[in-house]
Amino acid sequence: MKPERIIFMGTPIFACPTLKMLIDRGENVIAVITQPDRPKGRGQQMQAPPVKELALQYNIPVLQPLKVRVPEVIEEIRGLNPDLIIVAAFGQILPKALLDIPSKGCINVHASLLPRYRGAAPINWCIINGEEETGITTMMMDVGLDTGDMLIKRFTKILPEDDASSLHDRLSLLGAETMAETLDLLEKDALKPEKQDDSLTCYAPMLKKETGIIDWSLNAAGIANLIRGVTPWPGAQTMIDDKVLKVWKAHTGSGKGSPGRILQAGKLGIEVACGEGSLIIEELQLEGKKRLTARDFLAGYHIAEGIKLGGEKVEA
RNA sequence: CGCGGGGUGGAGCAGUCUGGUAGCUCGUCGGGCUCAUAACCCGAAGGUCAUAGGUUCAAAUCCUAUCCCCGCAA
Repeated sequence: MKPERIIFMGTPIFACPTLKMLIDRGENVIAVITQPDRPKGRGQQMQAPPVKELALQYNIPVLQPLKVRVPEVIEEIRGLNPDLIIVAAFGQILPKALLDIPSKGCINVHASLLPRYRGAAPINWCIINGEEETGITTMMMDVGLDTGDMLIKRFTKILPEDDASSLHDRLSLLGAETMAETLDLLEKDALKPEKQDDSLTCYAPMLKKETGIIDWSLNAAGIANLIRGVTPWPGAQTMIDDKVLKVWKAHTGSGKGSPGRILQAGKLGIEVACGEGSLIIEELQLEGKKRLTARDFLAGYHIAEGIKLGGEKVEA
């Protein structure tokens, strides 16, 4: 049976392709629920979530409750009488009272191969941990955090040149496709929910600023993965001459030295010694400055002989 | 009005406090060296110093306003 009344819940850009997919296939999206507008960026300008902007373009009613779990909000949603709720990176936990409202349940699109990488930042942690493959899982939501029964999985390779941004974009589109397939099956009553094996799970918590701080005593490959996994946000950072230096792009090298020491700096990049091997920085950004290639950076910044990166200063 | 840094030849920067000849590392172009080169040597071109006013004999530099970029914070 085709669901008659669908509510979509989602917030960031990741969720937009899925909502667009629903619109394009002509589903009856009766409302979109997203996070409130928040002051963002320099100057604290109020900014609407991307999903809200998309919904407004198609004249879909938008709800922006501060907390979706309060009784008034739940009653309001019940009043809309949805038979299916589709959730993509909404950003709040849905209580049982809400999950029970739609007759066909709540289906979530999650950016990992469950049961691996439950949580808020699966895309980043897959890269940081050096996984070679990830994907999308759709699931019937339950009260746990990404613990619901799995519906469909789709895979994608993590390429050596991927960072969190490129992988995010790819998974965002794959998520929409996977959700479309899930709906196709739902309409044919052909979904086969599969329990997750909790013993295989791991958790992908929201990234913090500190996650991006480079520990030069680790091995070069691990640092390279960290940089890819935290780019573009929160960004990998270290210190140079007591200033914050963000590392945008780097690859591993075979140099040796005391961790953090700059081994050489030339047109090809800035080579830094790690606990094991070395890292060659290709693109970087000094605090208050623009993102630059190593070559441009070196044109204007003179690196003293034998200095080390890293150090005490840490942004709060 | 959240905090802070910045706009100087094509790129990245210094010079601004203490007004007085436009500087550095590159890139580009020409020439040289070399079996050869992304290497080296010699030379050249290229800048309304973000914009608009103001102060001054004189402003990249001091004052006022505006635009744009970036870091933090979210």
